[in-house]
Amino acid sequence: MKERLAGLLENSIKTCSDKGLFETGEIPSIELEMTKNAAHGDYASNVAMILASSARENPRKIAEAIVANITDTENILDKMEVAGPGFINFFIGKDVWSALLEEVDELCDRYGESDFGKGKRVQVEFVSANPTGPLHIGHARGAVIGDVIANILESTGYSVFREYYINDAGRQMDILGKSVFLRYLEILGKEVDFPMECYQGKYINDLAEELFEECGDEYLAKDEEDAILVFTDYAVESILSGIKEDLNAFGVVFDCYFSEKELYKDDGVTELLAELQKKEFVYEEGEALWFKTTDFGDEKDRVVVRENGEPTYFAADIAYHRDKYSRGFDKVIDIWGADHHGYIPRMYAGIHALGKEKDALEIILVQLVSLLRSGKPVSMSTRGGEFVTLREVVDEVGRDAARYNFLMRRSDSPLDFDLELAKRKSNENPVYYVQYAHARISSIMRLAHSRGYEIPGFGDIDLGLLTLPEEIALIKEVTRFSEVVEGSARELEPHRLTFYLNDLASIFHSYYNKNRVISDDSELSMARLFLVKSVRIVLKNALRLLGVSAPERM
RNA sequence: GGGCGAUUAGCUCAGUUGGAUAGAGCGCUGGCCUCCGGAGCCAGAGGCCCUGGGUUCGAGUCCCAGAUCGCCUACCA
Repeated sequence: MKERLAGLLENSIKTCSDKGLFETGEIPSIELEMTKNAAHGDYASNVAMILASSARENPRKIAEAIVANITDTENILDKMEVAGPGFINFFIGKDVWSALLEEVDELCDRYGESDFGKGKRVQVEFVSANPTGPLHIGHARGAVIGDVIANILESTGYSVFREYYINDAGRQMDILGKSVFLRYLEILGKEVDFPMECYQGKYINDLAEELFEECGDEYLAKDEEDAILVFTDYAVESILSGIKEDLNAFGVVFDCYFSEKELYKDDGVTELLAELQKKEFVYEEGEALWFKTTDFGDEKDRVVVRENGEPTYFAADIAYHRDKYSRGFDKVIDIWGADHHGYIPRMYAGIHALGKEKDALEIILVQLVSLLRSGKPVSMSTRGGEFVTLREVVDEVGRDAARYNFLMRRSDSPLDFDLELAKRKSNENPVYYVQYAHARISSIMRLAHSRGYEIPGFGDIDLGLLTLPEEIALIKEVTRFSEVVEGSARELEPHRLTFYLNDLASIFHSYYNKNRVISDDSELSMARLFLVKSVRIVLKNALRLLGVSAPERM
């Protein structure tokens, strides 16, 4: 609908310009919005006011000229008005709205999809938590946001690849192996001094226990360093498979888990350093190798190879992104915890050095989650190994409620997650409100069926019967869906969908309470059944994008 | 000290690229099933959009300064 009106406006502006009614430099991109106020019609455009400044002409006069030169070829307009300082208001014919439902019926499960992304290849990297312990609640938000962004991009015509970067190299891994090894020694009755820097969680003891059961005291006699290597590998593999299981239970599935260790093995880091050197982006100072990130807007230069000859994590990260691009992705999206925001400039410096444009990388920051129980904070300390895991949250509140709750705020806004609230099956919990609308429509369908109605298709109904203001409002909301999906794809903002779902469910519940769908009038019943069926399709499609189920009964 | 982000109803937050009378949920007050699912609906109260300047036809939105809060500020990962 929006595109159609934009087309009409554009043609009219061209006509006006040809007739010399006013000067147009560049024709601005046509801006249209759905109005908040019914008196302003269905859509409004401010294009005349935009043109006014360059044309040095009264905006109302321009608006009049544009309106006069619009040729409504498809006959979709009831009327047009010039209002206020120069808005052009469009009033769409009622039957035009209901005709839009044909597309919903036809496309059904695919309604809302588009080719907005034109097949561009996008990689979304998210979660990427170090395999040093199970995922906790903080990781869960990033997991859902990444997953849903990927879903949205997929449905808007991008080719999407989901990837998890495993930091399985470096000092942390040594500490992990050492932690398990020390606990293992404890099991064997040795007195050990367990340092603060080691991982304190109980899962470390469990891993040590498993190794003991399997190998007994075999590693007691072996060289400690060799033993730790074995323990590290065992721990990483075990923890990682736990992470994968937890993500799976949360509905998050990756196309690839990318290992940092492999990156080194395949000389990715070496090659990167060679490239930086060749392009002269690096210099030596104090035995270390520095990358001139300040050339690209960073506040200070960064070390890529330490004095001891080891590349930094940052070097590996650029090498990783280099690898991503070499795999042919047009665009790379990284989803990071907000505490990493200081890394953004240097990451952009990295991709600039690789010869990539700024828009080849998009970084989404996800703010921290505060876990609450009945309004009171749940204390968490990762160091002390005391935290609520993702698994525990999913087990306690359920996957649907957990996912939905993480999507109710913009990513960069902090979020309170209340376990009791998320569990509650009441109107305080928005996920049920939306799912309830779906279940309710399903229930209506069952009743209709039992009364002998076939569920109608677009061709089976008389559109002229859907004329109540609530019905038009419902149709408008339903047909807005694809614009919402496209908007959230463009801005990478999944929360738009939860807000949209809430609006749609609200309009539906209101309609339901005021009007009967199934009545004595079978023609009217058919028309309304078709309408609510359309609502159900959109609810279901939107929930699917969020990875939340659309139950038929609750 | 420097950098980044935030500040909108009692609380938690939306607010598309600058548009007409600033929204939602919760909470609060009062109503609504003889009837398709009351996990629902309707109505009401509640606002110096942090402050002060600026930009323009027009600012919650953009720019500058200040206040308050949060985060970042390692040859860590």
